Amino acid sequence: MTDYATLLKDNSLKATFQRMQFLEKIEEYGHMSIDDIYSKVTKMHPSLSLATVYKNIILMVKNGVLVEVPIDGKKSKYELKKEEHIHLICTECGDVKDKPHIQKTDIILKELASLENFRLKKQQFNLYGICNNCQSKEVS
Amino acid sequence: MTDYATLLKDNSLKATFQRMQFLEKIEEYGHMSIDDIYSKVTKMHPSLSLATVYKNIILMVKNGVLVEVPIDGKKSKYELKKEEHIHLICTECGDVKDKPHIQKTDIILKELASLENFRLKKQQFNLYGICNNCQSKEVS
DNA sequence: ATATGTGCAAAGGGTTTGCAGATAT
DNA sequence: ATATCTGCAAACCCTTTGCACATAT
Repeated sequence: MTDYATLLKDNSLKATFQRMQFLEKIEEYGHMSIDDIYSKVTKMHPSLSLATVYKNIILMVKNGVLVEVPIDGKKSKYELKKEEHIHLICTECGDVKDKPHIQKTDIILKELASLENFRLKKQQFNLYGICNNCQSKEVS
Repeated sequence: MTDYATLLKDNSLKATFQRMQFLEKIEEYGHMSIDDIYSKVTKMHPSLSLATVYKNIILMVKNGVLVEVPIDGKKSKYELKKEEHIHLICTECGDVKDKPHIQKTDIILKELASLENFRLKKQQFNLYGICNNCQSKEVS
């Protein structure tokens, strides 16, 4: 995906410079918080307002362009909407890594939702722990 | 579990009246936000301070008595620490329901973590959707 | 007896809002 | 041409902090 303008228009949003910058950075880094986005985009575009980041991230989540990744005790991060997957969240550095989703689990969960008459909209699989990189930095 | 005093002491916390009230309400309702806890406990104990709720919930999470359940676009809820399970989160009414964890998935995830040399500390399985109760309230 | 915890009120900081000017369609 | 968007600054909370008094061990 590189055509952010089409992505936005397909989701009833105007293709503004700011929005395309946000999407570009989010795709580049994978998962970003509001502050991450602001500090990266503001380098290229110093007049950017934090309020614009807030308004647009919320809007793009609502319109299905982005997905929120809430994280224990920290601020949410955001990613481009894509197929279901698992997050490995490092509690030391905050890094989030995607891994493929488990097919069998997906089937079981859909059955579970169906049994409960729960109209399933979104799955969230998060594994919290310490990433390889942070483990090697530990003092022993 | 009913002996909150022991639970607290086992986790290096003094057994105060307020903490035991918080735990009692959380066990009764299953999952509560800071505000939920404040509004319930304040009925029995009107002089309770919101600051006390904040301080203690954060402390009890840190000491392993409670677990945070972050929820998309809303405030986190908290539950008593217990064995791994799945959350069904209703995006309409905010209700959270527990379901048993999937054993096979657990094994696959532990292998995945091991392959990545990821030191796994906590799993989080959340299903977002509309609960049976809210579906029946929908206007057609 | 002493370390901790509680309540209060103030400070702090993140998020939202309203509006005038700018931009996309 | 017009609906929508952006940036700014102020308003609005939610959350945290410091401190004096109270409580648990």
